[in-house]
Order: sequence, then C-alpha cells, then structure tokens
Amino acid sequence: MTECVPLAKDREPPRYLQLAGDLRRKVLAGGFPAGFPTEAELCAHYGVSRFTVREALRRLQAEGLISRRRGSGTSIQPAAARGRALHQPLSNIGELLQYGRGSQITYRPLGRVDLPGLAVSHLGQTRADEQWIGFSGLRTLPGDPRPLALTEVFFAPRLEAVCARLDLSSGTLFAQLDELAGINVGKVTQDIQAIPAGSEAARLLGLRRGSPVLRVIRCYHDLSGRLFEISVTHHPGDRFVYSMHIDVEG
Amino acid sequence: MTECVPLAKDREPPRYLQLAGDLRRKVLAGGFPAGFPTEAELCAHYGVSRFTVREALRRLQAEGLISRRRGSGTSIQPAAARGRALHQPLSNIGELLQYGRGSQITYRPLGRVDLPGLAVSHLGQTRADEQWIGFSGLRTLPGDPRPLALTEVFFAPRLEAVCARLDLSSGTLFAQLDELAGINVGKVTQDIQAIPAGSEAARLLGLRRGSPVLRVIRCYHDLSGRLFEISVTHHPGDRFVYSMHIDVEG
DNA sequence: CTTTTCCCGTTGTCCGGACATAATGACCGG
DNA sequence: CCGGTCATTATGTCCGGACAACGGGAAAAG
Repeated sequence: MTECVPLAKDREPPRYLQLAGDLRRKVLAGGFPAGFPTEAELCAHYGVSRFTVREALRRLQAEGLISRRRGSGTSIQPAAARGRALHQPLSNIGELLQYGRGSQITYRPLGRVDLPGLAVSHLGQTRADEQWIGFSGLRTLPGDPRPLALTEVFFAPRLEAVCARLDLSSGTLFAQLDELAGINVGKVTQDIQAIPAGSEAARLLGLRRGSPVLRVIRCYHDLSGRLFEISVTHHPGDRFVYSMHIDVEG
Repeated sequence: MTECVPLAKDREPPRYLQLAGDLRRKVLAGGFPAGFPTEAELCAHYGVSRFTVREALRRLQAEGLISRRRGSGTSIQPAAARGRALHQPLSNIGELLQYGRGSQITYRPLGRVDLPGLAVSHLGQTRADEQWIGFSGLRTLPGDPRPLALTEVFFAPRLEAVCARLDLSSGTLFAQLDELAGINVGKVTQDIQAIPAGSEAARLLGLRRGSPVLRVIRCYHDLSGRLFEISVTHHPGDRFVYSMHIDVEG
C-alpha cells in the first residue's frame, strides 16, 4: 500500500506543494471522516519522507485548515463554528479561500470596464488603456435581507476567457481561479479604511448617507507577483466586524 | 571561530527560537551593516545545523524582517521606506513589533481600572472582579499635529510589576514585554469595525461627532494561549488607512 | 565594447535518522 | 470507584548529507 498517489515526479511543483494541494482538496471535500492521518501514515501512503509531509502540513496549518498538537495528532479545523454571523475572519490564504462561508452572493457581470480611479490610485502601474473584467454583487446572510457587503471585483484582461466560465453564485470568484486557470495566489495586499457612505453604497446597503462604512480594497497577486485581481468591498459599519487572527508561526 | 554565541544548551526555548531572537535583536539594532550572513556562515558561527538556521530564518522571514532569494542570498528588509505616512502595515508579528515606526506616542498611566465593557464583551471569560492596568495615549506623526490614533491599552493584573518599568514614550508598550518579562506573543486576534466617532474620540482626534472612525480591538495571547493584553484603538477615517499584506507562506 | 557562456555561491527541496516531549489510554493499586 | 503509573503514540526538535535551481559575476567569444 505504498505510493497510492504517486505525486508526479516532475519537479515542476515541489512535492510538498503537490502533497499540500492533494490534502487540501481532500479536507475541503470531507475526505477524512475518520480523522486526519498521522505523519507516518502520510509518509507511507505517498512514499515521501517525513520532511516533505511536515512541510505540506506546515502549509495547511498556516492556512488554518488543520491544527496539530504534540502527542495528540493532527485534526481538521472546524472551519465553520467559529465564524459567527458578523465575523469574517481573514488573516491568511486559507481563510481567504473560505471567505463568505455561510453567506450568499450572486455576482452580476459588468463586462469590460475601466478600473475605478480608486483602484488605480492604489496601484498606479496599470496602463490606462487596459480594460478589466468587472463583477458586482451584494453579500447577504440567509434570513437577513440587509446586505453585509457590497463587492466589486475586477479581473485582469488576460483572464477574460476564464471569467466567462466563472460560476457567479458560488462563494468567492477568486477561489475558482485556482481550479479553472491554475492561478495560485502568492500575495494579497489589503487596505482598510473607515469612510462615510456614498450615495450608491448607502442605497444598496440600506444606510443613511454619510454613516460609517468599512471599505476594504484587496489586490491579488500570483506567485510571480503579477496583479490579477482587485476587489473593492463596502461593509456597513453598524453590523459588520472584520475579525482576524494572527498566529506567530507554528 | 565556532560557537561565538553558544545558544544556551538548556532546551527550554528551542535552539531555533533562541537563534531567531538573537538575529532579530541584531537586525533591529543594525548589527549587520555588511549584509545578512549566509546560512553556512550562521551554521559555523552558532555551531548548529542548517536545519536550525533555516528554521530561525523562516521565522524572521515570516515576521517580514528579512527576505531571501534562491541563488542570491538573504537581505534585510528595508522596514522603513515602505510605510508611507498614513499606512500602518500589520499582518504579522514582525510588523506588529515595528508598529508605529515614524510616529510618536506617550502613554499616560490610568492605574488599575475595570476593563471597558467593550473589551469584556469581546472576550467574555475575564472575571469581573479583575482590574487591569490601563494606559492611554494619542499617536501623532512628527510635523502633523492631528493625531492618527487614540489608543487605550490594558495589561493583565499579573503584569503589574512589569508595567511599572515600562518606558511610556518608546514605540509600543507590548514590544517591551518580551525583554522585560520574557513574554512571547503567540496569537493576536483583531476586530476591526467602522463606527461613528463618540464625543470623546471626536474631541481627541479632532473630528466631528459621528464621522467615521476605524476601531481596532486587539487581544494579545502568550505562547500558552493566555490573554495578557487588550488594546482599543480609534483611527480617524479620513486620514488613516490600515494597510496589510498577506503572503502565502514562503 | 558587447554579448554569451560558464562557474561558483546561495537558497530550495528532499532524504534518512535520532531523541525529546506532550497527550492518551491501559493498567494497577488504593 | 478513584487516582497514579507507565507504555504507547504522535508531533516537535535537531542532525548530517545530497542534489537542484537560481543569481551573479567572471571569463570567453563575438
């Protein structure tokens, strides 16, 4: 029973990343009803050394997917349960992937649009002639008609083919990019600010003009550092708390 | 020239943590004017294996102190330069440690106080009879009289002796805890919300009542998970952007 | 002088092994 | 039934070694 999943010997993606990807997929698909395997079991199963296994697990742990305790073992992190209604944890890529759990959103395609001046001013190096592919949507909780977020998403022009295949009503758009286009996130920058609600945001979020709104601008870069997505989100200040955890590695 | 810094053989703190601490101190003190040493040099210098060195460097990299490139070497991250006036990066412990670079603050001791209901409601498990040691201060940029932040800090009662020795006008208070009391940060949780300015916050920050304010509540836990510090910060929405970076590990 | 090629140093990946330490449950004695 | 002891098991720490991939500069070619 060795090497049930051979982990393509091509060293294109390092083995520990292949392993992490495989395990991540299985965890998210509920593939470990009997609990997460031990390091030794994974070594035997995949035919790799403990180093490779631990490197993969370290990554999954950094993503918040699993938690490990010396002597006890590795367990799958609840993922739900801790994210109560108003809380949107987001401190690492893993939580980014699960972002929006328990909430609903359907995006409306905006077609090719100019980037709003807001986004351009934040990262000035996009050429003015570029038109990005835009989407817009309101995020709501089931059972509560008041929206939790007004989101605008913009994808780089080179992703136009992929954007056509996006499922506009499934969780986050960018989570699909990994599977559809093989785009891996390398870095995300976030700018968070408290601003008064503009007229459109106030109307869509059900607020009075000028009431506090939490605006989050995210820039998604791939592994080689290229910007491929920009999102601008407005949250109502009175019913949204941005909650995040910072774990000192380990 | 081996083992110039013996790294106390007591395995109380693991060797790679001792090494990381030593290197962190040297980097922050400008101890590497000729550039950061290579892994091999560090191995020889401290008499440890490359594993230990790489583990320490991995930590410093996660803290954002150093950056590494295959084939090129390890370099010290600029630390300044990137944090323009209004930006306060904070996505990991390292940036947390450098928090407030370029700004000034002097804390005023509040003595033993009850925790504000706000903080208690966020983490309900503090006993009501406990009185924490409080500090309060306004953070300003040199050359700009308008404050960037109104901060209240509360330390757990067991830290009273340490609090008496805190330098109230030096950077962040919690950064001193590591040196004074050997307290290492294990986890930080943050809650960020956009709220209308209350009367006191408006007055101190020079805002109109009700104008948007970014409120950040942080809970600092040590390595064993015990809460030892809570901070509540109000930032003026019109001139403060909370900027953070999330790097997928590596 | 410019361009290309090659070598060397550095970090990244991966292996095998060893011991330490924490958590768990079984066993045993009160 | 309760409590302590002990072996087992799992992760954490640490070592030595090996090769690959990348950068950069020196050397060689144009």
